[in-house]
Amino acid sequence: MAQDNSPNKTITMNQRRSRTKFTEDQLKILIKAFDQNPYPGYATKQRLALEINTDQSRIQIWFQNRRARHQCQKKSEPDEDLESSQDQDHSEEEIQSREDRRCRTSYTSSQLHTLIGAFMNNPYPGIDTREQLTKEIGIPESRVQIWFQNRRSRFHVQSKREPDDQDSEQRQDQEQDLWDERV
DNA sequence: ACTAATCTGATCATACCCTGTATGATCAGCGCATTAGT
Repeated sequence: MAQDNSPNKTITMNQRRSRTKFTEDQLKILIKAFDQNPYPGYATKQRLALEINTDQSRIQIWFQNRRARHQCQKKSEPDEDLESSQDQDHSEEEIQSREDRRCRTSYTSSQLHTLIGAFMNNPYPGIDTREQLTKEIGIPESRVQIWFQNRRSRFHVQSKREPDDQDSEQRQDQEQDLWDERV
Protein backbone atom coordinates (compact mmCIF):
# COMPACT_ATOMS: atom_id res chain seq x y z
CA MET A 1 0.00 0.00 0.00
CA ALA A 2 1.15 3.45 -0.67
CA GLN A 3 2.41 5.79 1.92
CA ASP A 4 -0.04 8.08 3.62
CA ASN A 5 2.57 10.74 3.91
CA SER A 6 1.68 12.83 0.97
CA PRO A 7 1.70 16.18 2.78
CA ASN A 8 5.46 16.41 2.93
CA LYS A 9 6.20 18.02 -0.35
CA THR A 10 7.57 21.11 1.26
CA ILE A 11 10.82 19.62 2.43
CA THR A 12 11.37 17.54 -0.71
CA MET A 13 12.15 14.58 1.52
CA ASN A 14 15.84 14.01 1.28
CA GLN A 15 17.73 13.74 -1.90
CA ARG A 16 16.72 10.97 -4.19
CA ARG A 17 19.19 9.02 -6.19
CA SER A 18 19.61 10.67 -9.56
CA ARG A 19 17.39 9.21 -12.18
CA THR A 20 18.95 6.49 -14.32
CA LYS A 21 18.66 6.91 -18.06
CA PHE A 22 18.83 3.60 -19.85
CA THR A 23 20.03 3.58 -23.43
CA GLU A 24 18.07 1.87 -26.17
CA ASP A 25 20.53 -0.98 -26.20
CA GLN A 26 20.27 -1.44 -22.47
CA LEU A 27 16.49 -1.45 -22.69
CA LYS A 28 16.54 -4.03 -25.47
CA ILE A 29 18.54 -6.36 -23.29
CA LEU A 30 16.37 -5.74 -20.26
CA ILE A 31 13.12 -6.25 -22.13
CA LYS A 32 14.37 -9.42 -23.72
CA ALA A 33 15.34 -10.74 -20.30
CA PHE A 34 11.99 -9.70 -18.89
CA ASP A 35 10.13 -11.55 -21.61
CA GLN A 36 12.12 -14.65 -20.85
CA ASN A 37 11.56 -14.35 -17.11
CA PRO A 38 9.98 -11.45 -15.28
CA TYR A 39 11.32 -12.81 -11.98
CA PRO A 40 15.05 -13.15 -12.48
CA GLY A 41 17.12 -14.43 -9.60
CA TYR A 42 20.18 -12.86 -8.15
CA ALA A 43 22.63 -14.47 -10.55
CA THR A 44 20.64 -13.35 -13.58
CA LYS A 45 20.39 -9.83 -12.26
CA GLN A 46 24.11 -9.80 -11.65
CA ARG A 47 24.77 -11.00 -15.17
CA LEU A 48 22.47 -8.33 -16.60
CA ALA A 49 24.10 -5.68 -14.47
CA LEU A 50 27.45 -6.64 -15.89
CA GLU A 51 26.15 -6.84 -19.42
CA ILE A 52 24.62 -3.39 -19.49
CA ASN A 53 27.07 -1.89 -17.08
CA THR A 54 24.79 -0.72 -14.34
CA ASP A 55 24.22 -1.57 -10.72
CA GLN A 56 22.36 -4.71 -9.78
CA SER A 57 19.96 -2.73 -7.62
CA ARG A 58 18.90 -0.68 -10.65
CA ILE A 59 18.07 -3.91 -12.45
CA GLN A 60 15.95 -5.01 -9.54
CA ILE A 61 14.01 -1.75 -9.52
CA TRP A 62 13.55 -1.86 -13.26
CA PHE A 63 12.03 -5.34 -13.07
CA GLN A 64 9.78 -4.31 -10.21
CA ASN A 65 8.51 -1.31 -12.10
CA ARG A 66 8.02 -3.24 -15.30
CA ARG A 67 6.11 -6.00 -13.53
CA ALA A 68 3.86 -3.36 -12.04
CA ARG A 69 3.18 -2.00 -15.50
CA HIS A 70 2.77 -5.39 -17.12
CA GLN A 71 1.03 -7.31 -14.41
CA CYS A 72 -0.85 -9.49 -16.79
CA GLN A 73 1.17 -12.62 -17.39
CA LYS A 74 1.29 -14.42 -14.10
CA LYS A 75 -2.34 -14.06 -13.13
CA SER A 76 -4.00 -15.51 -16.16
CA GLU A 77 -2.98 -19.12 -16.24
CA PRO A 78 -0.71 -20.68 -13.69
CA ASP A 79 -1.73 -24.15 -14.83
CA GLU A 80 0.09 -24.07 -18.08
CA ASP A 81 3.38 -23.52 -16.39
CA LEU A 82 2.95 -26.58 -14.26
CA GLU A 83 2.07 -29.08 -16.88
CA SER A 84 4.16 -27.73 -19.68
CA SER A 85 7.09 -29.92 -20.37
CA GLN A 86 7.17 -28.50 -23.83
CA ASP A 87 9.77 -25.91 -23.05
CA GLN A 88 11.71 -27.36 -20.22
CA ASP A 89 14.56 -24.92 -20.25
CA HIS A 90 12.25 -22.03 -19.78
CA SER A 91 10.26 -23.26 -16.84
CA GLU A 92 13.35 -24.74 -15.32
CA GLU A 93 15.04 -21.42 -15.50
CA GLU A 94 12.09 -19.85 -13.81
CA ILE A 95 12.13 -22.33 -11.02
CA GLN A 96 15.81 -21.92 -10.55
CA SER A 97 15.53 -18.19 -10.46
CA ARG A 98 12.92 -18.38 -7.79
CA GLU A 99 15.38 -20.11 -5.53
CA ASP A 100 18.30 -18.00 -6.39
CA ARG A 101 18.16 -15.11 -3.96
CA ARG A 102 20.90 -12.88 -2.87
CA CYS A 103 22.77 -14.33 0.09
CA ARG A 104 21.60 -13.03 3.38
CA THR A 105 23.78 -10.18 4.59
CA SER A 106 24.91 -10.38 8.17
CA TYR A 107 25.80 -7.24 10.03
CA THR A 108 28.34 -6.88 12.78
CA SER A 109 27.25 -5.27 16.00
CA SER A 110 29.23 -2.16 15.23
CA GLN A 111 27.63 -1.87 11.80
CA LEU A 112 24.23 -2.25 13.42
CA HIS A 113 25.15 0.34 16.00
CA THR A 114 25.91 2.82 13.25
CA LEU A 115 22.74 1.99 11.34
CA ILE A 116 20.52 2.25 14.39
CA GLY A 117 22.06 5.58 15.29
CA ALA A 118 21.39 6.85 11.81
CA PHE A 119 17.85 5.52 11.97
CA MET A 120 17.15 7.35 15.20
CA ASN A 121 18.48 10.46 13.60
CA ASN A 122 16.41 10.07 10.45
CA PRO A 123 14.43 6.99 9.42
CA TYR A 124 14.21 8.28 5.84
CA PRO A 125 17.78 8.95 4.78
CA GLY A 126 18.38 10.34 1.33
CA ILE A 127 20.91 9.02 -1.12
CA ASP A 128 23.74 11.14 0.30
CA THR A 129 23.23 9.83 3.80
CA ARG A 130 22.93 6.28 2.59
CA GLU A 131 26.09 6.64 0.56
CA GLN A 132 27.89 8.03 3.55
CA LEU A 133 26.76 5.08 5.64
CA THR A 134 28.00 2.79 2.93
CA LYS A 135 31.46 4.27 3.25
CA GLU A 136 31.32 4.19 7.01
CA ILE A 137 30.34 0.57 7.47
CA GLY A 138 31.38 -1.00 4.19
CA ILE A 139 27.96 -2.32 3.21
CA PRO A 140 26.53 -1.63 -0.26
CA GLU A 141 24.09 1.23 -0.50
CA SER A 142 21.36 -1.06 -1.79
CA ARG A 143 21.64 -3.14 1.40
CA VAL A 144 21.53 -0.01 3.52
CA GLN A 145 18.33 1.01 1.78
CA ILE A 146 16.75 -2.39 2.38
CA TRP A 147 17.83 -2.29 5.99
CA PHE A 148 16.02 1.01 6.48
CA GLN A 149 12.91 -0.30 4.75
CA ASN A 150 12.76 -3.34 6.96
CA ARG A 151 13.52 -1.34 10.05
CA ARG A 152 10.76 1.19 9.40
CA SER A 153 8.30 -1.53 8.64
CA ARG A 154 9.04 -3.45 11.82
CA PHE A 155 9.24 -0.35 13.92
CA HIS A 156 5.74 0.47 12.80
CA VAL A 157 4.34 -2.98 13.38
CA GLN A 158 5.94 -3.24 16.79
CA SER A 159 4.62 0.06 18.05
CA LYS A 160 1.12 -0.88 16.96
CA ARG A 161 1.35 -4.18 18.74
CA GLU A 162 2.39 -2.87 22.16
CA PRO A 163 0.11 -0.04 23.09
CA ASP A 164 0.03 -0.72 26.87
CA ASP A 165 3.21 -0.45 28.82
CA GLN A 166 4.87 2.87 29.40
CA ASP A 167 8.08 2.02 27.66
CA SER A 168 6.28 1.43 24.48
CA GLU A 169 4.28 4.58 24.92
CA GLN A 170 7.51 6.46 25.15
CA ARG A 171 8.77 4.61 22.15
CA GLN A 172 5.64 5.52 20.29
CA ASP A 173 6.13 9.14 21.10
CA GLN A 174 9.69 8.92 19.90
CA GLU A 175 8.55 7.24 16.79
CA GLN A 176 5.89 9.83 16.23
CA ASP A 177 8.50 12.53 16.54
CA LEU A 178 10.69 10.82 14.04
CA TRP A 179 7.84 10.51 11.62
CA ASP A 180 6.71 14.05 12.19
CA GLU A 181 10.15 15.38 11.47
CA ARG A 182 9.65 14.56 7.87
CA VAL A 183 6.87 17.02 7.32
C1' DA B 1 3.52 11.94 -20.11
C1' DC B 2 6.61 8.49 -19.08
C1' DT B 3 9.01 5.95 -15.81
C1' DA B 4 12.93 5.67 -12.18
C1' DA B 5 12.94 6.07 -7.34
C1' DT B 6 10.66 5.45 -3.19
C1' DC B 7 7.31 3.91 0.13
C1' DT B 8 4.38 0.36 3.16
C1' DG B 9 3.00 -4.09 4.44
C1' DA B 10 2.97 -8.93 3.62
C1' DT B 11 5.56 -12.87 2.97
C1' DC B 12 9.45 -15.95 2.03
C1' DA B 13 14.01 -17.56 3.70
C1' DT B 14 17.77 -18.21 6.75
C1' DA B 15 20.80 -17.89 10.96
C1' DC B 16 20.69 -18.99 15.53
C1' DC B 17 18.84 -21.66 18.80
C1' DC B 18 15.64 -25.25 20.58
C1' DT B 19 10.67 -25.63 17.21
C1' DG B 20 10.62 -20.36 17.74
C1' DT B 21 12.27 -15.79 16.85
C1' DA B 22 14.75 -12.10 14.62
C1' DT B 23 15.66 -10.17 10.54
C1' DG B 24 17.46 -9.93 5.53
C1' DA B 25 15.37 -10.44 0.75
C1' DT B 26 11.62 -10.10 -2.34
C1' DC B 27 7.20 -8.93 -3.81
C1' DA B 28 2.65 -6.30 -4.96
C1' DG B 29 0.48 -2.20 -5.03
C1' DC B 30 -6.58 -3.05 -7.81
C1' DG B 31 -10.74 3.49 -8.02
C1' DC B 32 -4.65 -0.97 -11.00
C1' DA B 33 0.79 2.13 -4.55
C1' DT B 34 3.01 7.47 -4.64
C1' DT B 35 6.61 10.90 -5.73
C1' DA B 36 9.30 13.31 -8.71
C1' DG B 37 13.01 14.07 -12.68
C1' DT B 38 13.30 14.78 -17.71
